[in-house]
Amino acid sequence: MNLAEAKQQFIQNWGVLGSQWGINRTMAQIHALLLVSSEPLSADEIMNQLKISRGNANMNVRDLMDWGIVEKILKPGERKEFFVAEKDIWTVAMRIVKERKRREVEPILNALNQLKEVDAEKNDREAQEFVSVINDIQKFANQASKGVDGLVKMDEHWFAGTLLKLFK
Amino acid sequence: MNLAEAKQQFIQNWGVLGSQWGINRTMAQIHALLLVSSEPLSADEIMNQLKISRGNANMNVRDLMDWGIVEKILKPGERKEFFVAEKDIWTVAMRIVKERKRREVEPILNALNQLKEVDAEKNDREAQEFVSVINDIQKFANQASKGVDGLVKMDEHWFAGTLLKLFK
DNA sequence: ATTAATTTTCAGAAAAGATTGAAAGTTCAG
DNA sequence: CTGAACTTTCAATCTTTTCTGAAAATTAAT
Repeated sequence: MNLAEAKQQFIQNWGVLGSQWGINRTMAQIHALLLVSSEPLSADEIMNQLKISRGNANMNVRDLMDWGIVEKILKPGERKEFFVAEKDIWTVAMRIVKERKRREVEPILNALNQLKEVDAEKNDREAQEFVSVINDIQKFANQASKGVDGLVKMDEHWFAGTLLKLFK
Repeated sequence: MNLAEAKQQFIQNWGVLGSQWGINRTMAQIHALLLVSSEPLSADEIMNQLKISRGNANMNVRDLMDWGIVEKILKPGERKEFFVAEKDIWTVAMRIVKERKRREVEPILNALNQLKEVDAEKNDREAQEFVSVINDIQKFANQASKGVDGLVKMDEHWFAGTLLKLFK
């Protein structure tokens, strides 16, 4: 297998994985493409390589930047914008987990809080069971949340540590 | 807010969360409905409460059983089948994570193995960088995988106590 | 200030994914 | 066996999500 084929396969696989986890296939593919590109790519290069429209490329690249895993590079003397992906997989994973938590999980957990104010007789078994399920979910989510925050913090410390060493 | 309203809201929220994470909205809603139902429900009850067709109810309940988080109950003397959800949230979470790993993540990681056989000169920087990205992803995935396997083996309460302390 | 290069937006088109409902299949009591 | 009760399947349809492409906006060089 040659390099071009291998990259192509990687991009396809990454797209499948993304869409199974609720991430738009094209966004995952652009991310994969940038991950395996040693040079920054322009919008045109992304469009050509993935055979997608300019609008699609533009919107998904913007989303990837919002996720904090792709950044814009300006080359001196060039009018075009170029893009690179964060290559450290641990950092990528932490940013994704952190963002999904913030955007998708937290709002729903907040909404659950209100549901505990369901009015019920103290001896209403149905109502008590309901509140208990909601409580368990929140308890679990809070634990998981702290776990994630812990991992993210570990990552930041590690990163800070390494940077310090680099300049020592 | 009364109990019926609260349940309805919970079901809607759970559906939204599911669809954001690549799980069919209706499947998540059925799961939510069973979670907050103190009695086992029949297909007809699920259809009525969620206003969905028999076929839809049937297929999604089957999927939930494949995930190992819902089970079929037979009541003596009743012809109908009834369904209940696993109520322990920790168990639910572990089953979901385990299944998604098995079904979605592992196949793709296996596919990545082949990509490392890309033929390249030893001094081909592009190819080396590519193999290095694939390697990093696999290394990361293997660590995460071991982490998940470890969690799955843990006892719920032990986890609750320890993880909280670890990241406080 | 004009023009050319480039990026952004978004309404409509296309594709993907979910749902229905009726027919086929199964099960079991009588 | 037969038929009523119930479950399963799947082609057709509907819904949601994603993508396109051309127009509008922005940017920067002359």
